[in-house]
Formats: sequence, C-alpha cells, structure tokens
Amino acid sequence: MPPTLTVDAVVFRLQDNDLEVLLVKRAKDPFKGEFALPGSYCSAGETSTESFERTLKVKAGCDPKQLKLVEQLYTFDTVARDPRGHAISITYMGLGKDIALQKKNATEDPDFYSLNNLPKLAFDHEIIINYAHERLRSKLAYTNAVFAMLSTTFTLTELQMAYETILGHKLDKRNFRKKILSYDLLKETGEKLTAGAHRPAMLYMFKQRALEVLVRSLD
Amino acid sequence: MPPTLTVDAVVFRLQDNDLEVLLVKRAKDPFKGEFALPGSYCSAGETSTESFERTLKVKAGCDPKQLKLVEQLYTFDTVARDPRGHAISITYMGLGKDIALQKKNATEDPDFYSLNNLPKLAFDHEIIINYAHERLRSKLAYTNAVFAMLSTTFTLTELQMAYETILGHKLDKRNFRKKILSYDLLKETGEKLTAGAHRPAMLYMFKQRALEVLVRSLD
DNA sequence: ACAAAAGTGTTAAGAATACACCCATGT
DNA sequence: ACATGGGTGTATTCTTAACACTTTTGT
Repeated sequence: MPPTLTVDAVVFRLQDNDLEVLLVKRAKDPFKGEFALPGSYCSAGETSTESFERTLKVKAGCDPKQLKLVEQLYTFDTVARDPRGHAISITYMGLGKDIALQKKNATEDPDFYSLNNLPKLAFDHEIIINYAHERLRSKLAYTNAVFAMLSTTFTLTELQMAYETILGHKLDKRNFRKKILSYDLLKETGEKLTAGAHRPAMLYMFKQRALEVLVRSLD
Repeated sequence: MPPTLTVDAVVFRLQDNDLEVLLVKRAKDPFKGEFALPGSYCSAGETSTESFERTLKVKAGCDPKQLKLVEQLYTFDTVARDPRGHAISITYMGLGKDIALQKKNATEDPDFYSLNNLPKLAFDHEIIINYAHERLRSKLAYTNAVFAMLSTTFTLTELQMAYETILGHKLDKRNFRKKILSYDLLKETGEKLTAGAHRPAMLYMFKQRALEVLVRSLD
C-alpha cells in the first residue's frame, strides 16, 4: 500500500520588476478556498513531468509549453504535511515570460502573486516556494537560466533588472556588463530599442535558449 | 491509482583511497541475481527517509545510524525505467566511514564495490550512482561534507587524499592546506599520529560534525 | 646516513570590487 | 537646454595557482 503521491508546481514569472508565483484557490477541502500551489495526484502510467503538465493545464489553465525551463526541485514528505494523512509531493519549478492563463478552462481560479506579498498558503507551500526561490537564485549564479524569464531580445539593463529582482539586491552596472559579456552567452541583434527621451539601447539575445552551466559565477 | 513508489539508497564510503558504493544482489525478479542499489517499496504511513532506513537495514544489513550524512538526491521516473511498469524512485545518498554490514541479517548479500570498477547494474542504477557521485563532488567544493567520510580525527594528508579520491584528481599540498585552514572548520587536537619512518602528523578534527555551507569554494 | 612523509612561503596572474562621467535621444 | 537612461575604463584588493626545500622520525 503506497503513500499518496502528488505533484506541486512552482511557476515563476517576472512582471514589473517583481518576481511572481502562480497560485490557485483550492476548490476542495482540505484548505478549500485558500491559496495554494497548483497540484494534483499522480496517476499510474504517467510520469511526474506529465502529471506536472496536466496539473498546470487543468488546475491553472496554463499551457506548459509557455515554460521555457522546467526543473524538478525536491520531493517533500512528512506524515503531517497534509491533514488527510501521509502524502508525498514531487515538486517542479517552471520559468516563463508572459505566461497566459485561460481562466475559463481552469478549475481553481489561477493568478500570479508577488513573492514580496504572498497570501497565507495551504499545506507547507510557503516552504516549497522559498525553496524554489533559493534554487532559482543560486542557479542565476552559475547558469544562463534567466533566459527563460526574458523575451527573446532584451537590453542589458533589462537583463540586469531581472537579476536584481530575483536576487533581491542591486548590482554594479559596469561590473555586471563586463562579466555577462565575458561569458560569451549573448549576441547583439544589431537592433536598438528606443524607449523614451534618452539614448536607445542595444538589443541582445542569448546564443542558446537552453540551459547552459557556466564555469564561474555571476552575482 | 498512484504509480509504484520506491526508495533507492546510494551509500558511499572511502576505503584504501577508493570511493566505494553499497550494492546488493537482487533476490527476486526482475534482474534476479544482478547487482543493484538497495531499494524497496515505500509503505503508507512511512516517510521516504524511513523507507530509506528500513531498506538499508533489511536489504543490506546496514544500520543507518552509521551514516553521518544523508541527503535526498532526486526522484527518478520514467515509464520504462522498471520492466514491471511505471515506477517512481526517490533516491537518497548516505555517507559514512567504517560502515559495518551484518550480512547474516541481510536478504540480498550486500557489499561495497569500487566506483572505478562497477559491475553491470540493474535498472538505471548506474545513472543514479553517477548522479550521486557528481552531487558529492560538487558538495565538497562548498560544504564540509567530507567530515562524514572520515574518522573523528585525521591528518591533513588524509583529508587531502579524501578530496583527491572523490574529485578524481590531485591537489597541490600547500594550497590545499592554506585554503582548508582558512575556512576555520578544523581544530588541532594536539595529538600526533606516528605512522612509520617519518615525521609524525598533527591530528585535526572538524569543529562541527554537521553539514556547514561555505562561502567560497574548495577544489 | 638514508628513506619517507610532514610541514612551510613567495611570486605572478587573474578575478572581483569600487567608483564618475560622457552620449544619444525626446520634449 | 535639459532631463533621462545608455554606455564606458581604471586602480585596488583579493583570490588562485604555480612551485621546492627543510623537518622529523624509524631503521
């Protein structure tokens, strides 16, 4: 008799220089009406990645193809975690940009909420979100993972702001540019972005929009 | 109907400047008689850590209290992973020193095997072992995790050899000593170890025999 | 006296940090 | 002409890496 197996999804996006996470309002007890991460039971014949994708579609009206990076986080289990009894939850983190939610197809009223102002959460979901945030922060330092949270093209200032938002502190402009360019991850598009009464900014793109691990760190 | 949930254990020890992993010979099909990581089904009412500990006791005659550090690795799942059908495996890594195996109480003939000379393994267990080895290598660089694989007291040469064995390459003696001492993790015991026709070596111990995360890396 | 491992410092190269002004544009 | 964000370089400190000889012991 195996324990109950569930999947929970931590989906992050950047919006207005804020890091936001996708939450739903639970349709059923326990914690009915409270905020929670989208989650559901795993079914036989389904990998946990497939359960993750199904959960996003059904519970949050979110097409998982919009996520540019998905990574398994950790498998949480304690007997007391879920008031219904012993549950084991495999958690995944997904990152995207401009993630659309088809609320009319979603069963649990999904929306994004700023990490700086989280509502009270069901289960141990606040712990899971903090774990995911910490993982994301540390990945920024040794991978190109930000690509998943930006448009295809972006200015160096936008890139720096993404880092600052996720890390939670300011970075030095000259040092940041020197370092990120030294990694040879970016290429100039040749296009410029004119955005107001000031000098236009060069638009860059990542050479690879797939996860790359760097030798030295960036923080 | 949830998928089958199992736990697999990767237990490492250092022996004669070799990194060794605990393997069993499977008592039952599938893969009967082949080498595998100790593993079993999770039961309801049991956390996965408890399943891990029970597995070690029953399958490998290994008292889990001998492990000085235990860490969850990853949850592997693919439909094809186990010929019996869909299985999900939560994997744990355990580290110890002088790990005793009570073979007469073990159901599956446990023993340690060098990572440099692994037999053919059942399931995807070779992948899991490589994943664990990689995790261990990277943990050496930013934590004091080696403590779990050494005696309470040790010489700096022993410590360096532990690093070299796990990392798989030589380190510079003077730089290694300078760096490891600069972290302030070690204290001199005042005792010396006389071990042959040469100058005796100072014995050190870790100030904390629990996981600590360092600011800068050691490699 | 010799063999064997323990112990020890310096120099050079590279990486990280701190820091301030000119440039291109819109109004 | 002025306000706004874009773009750039240097000096200092810290970290890493390379490298060889003396010390203490047992036989």
